[in-house]
Amino acid sequence: MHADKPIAESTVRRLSLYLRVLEHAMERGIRTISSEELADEGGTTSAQVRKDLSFFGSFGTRGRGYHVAELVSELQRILGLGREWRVYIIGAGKIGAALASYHGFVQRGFTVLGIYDNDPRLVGTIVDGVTVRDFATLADDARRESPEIVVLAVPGEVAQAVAERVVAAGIHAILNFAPVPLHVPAHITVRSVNMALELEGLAYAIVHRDSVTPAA
Amino acid sequence: MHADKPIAESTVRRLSLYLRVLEHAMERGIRTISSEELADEGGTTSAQVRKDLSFFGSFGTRGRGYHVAELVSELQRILGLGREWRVYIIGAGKIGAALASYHGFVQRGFTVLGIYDNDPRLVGTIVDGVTVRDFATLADDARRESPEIVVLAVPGEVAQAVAERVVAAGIHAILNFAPVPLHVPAHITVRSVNMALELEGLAYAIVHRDSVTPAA
DNA sequence: ACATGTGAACTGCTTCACAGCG
DNA sequence: CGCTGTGAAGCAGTTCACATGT
Repeated sequence: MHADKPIAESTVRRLSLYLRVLEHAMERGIRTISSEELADEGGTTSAQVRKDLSFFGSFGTRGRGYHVAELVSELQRILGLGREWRVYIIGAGKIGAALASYHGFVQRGFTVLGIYDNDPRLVGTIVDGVTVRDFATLADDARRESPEIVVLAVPGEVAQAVAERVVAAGIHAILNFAPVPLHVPAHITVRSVNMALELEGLAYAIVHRDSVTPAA
Repeated sequence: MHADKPIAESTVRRLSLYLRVLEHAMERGIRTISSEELADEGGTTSAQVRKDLSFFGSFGTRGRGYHVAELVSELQRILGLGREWRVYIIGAGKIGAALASYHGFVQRGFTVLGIYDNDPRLVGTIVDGVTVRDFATLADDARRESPEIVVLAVPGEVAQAVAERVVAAGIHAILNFAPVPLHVPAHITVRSVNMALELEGLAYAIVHRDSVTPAA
């Protein structure tokens, strides 16, 4: 039944979404929820919810549904959200600064230890309580603080070069906001958020109305 | 062969990526490119590139590859990037402001006509050359300016309510940065960017090292 | 009676492999 | 001879449907 076998990225994404819905339900005092209700809120189907959860165990009660608080803590455990994650943000521009103060990050246990930039005018300034550090000190700082994750918020032209410095500094996970695909060794995990690309997807959908396969 | 038949969202995403790679190649004076080279740069396979393009026509020359400039203009046409797209940004917080000045948007023909907020202290201020408008005027403004796309950069708690106002204002495409799935009528196109969710995906990948199906 | 958990069927994206053409 | 374009095969993710448990 449950397993540590390869789980689809889409499944993990939905688990995060379920967690959010469940936390919201918990705040409103709801104690029990069915796969049907969870699916409606999360924009998927009940069968999908049950299948997603079944990869990790059986958390429900037949005839009754899921106990909200219990499922919340199971999902937190599965997603690795019980602990603190140390994060560096690279790039103190508009996007980097916005991310530094993004509430959704802090809330989930992601602590921003430092923001890096190579612009001497920015180094030393304080962005949302975090001092901007000189990018040149990245490797040294990383040796000392061993962050698990880097958020890349730099221009596309330098993203690949910066990513290589990050990998060289011994960091194994990158959340990439630059609009280019990163080329990294296989043991490095990269997830990319490409905002321009999503906008272009909308443009395509508008132009080709009712010829795209839908998605949330 | 080519068709206006339903194209997978993943395909459209890759087309945007190919376009970016091709533009970069063009800047460097490269006139011809093979599906193999395009794939390497774009983080996919040559067969995938050829298949993606084949849905829309045959743009290459056997034995030679693709003419870069020609393929660029074909992709621009396919993606609907030949024209101007009128965009409203809703939410003048950190993320909304960062998006307003995001170069990647302007570059592709996305013009930000207005930024909306309901905080009276922000209304009237200027963010990157665009005046912050009162959210209450959205419907009136939309009737006059008929924007095609709205970028939602508001807190999750109000995202659904705001989305409904947007739909009521007659706008049919939403790029959602709020961390909740939006519930909208079927004829409205929504694409979501959920940054917290991507970070959580990284956390999961780290915890379960070598048990996730990889992706770029 | 009701809702979960899951093998089996299905759908659709990706990869293969090669014929076709320059 | 090289590289595209594309049916066919393979594979992964989703949906179905029902046996199982409360």
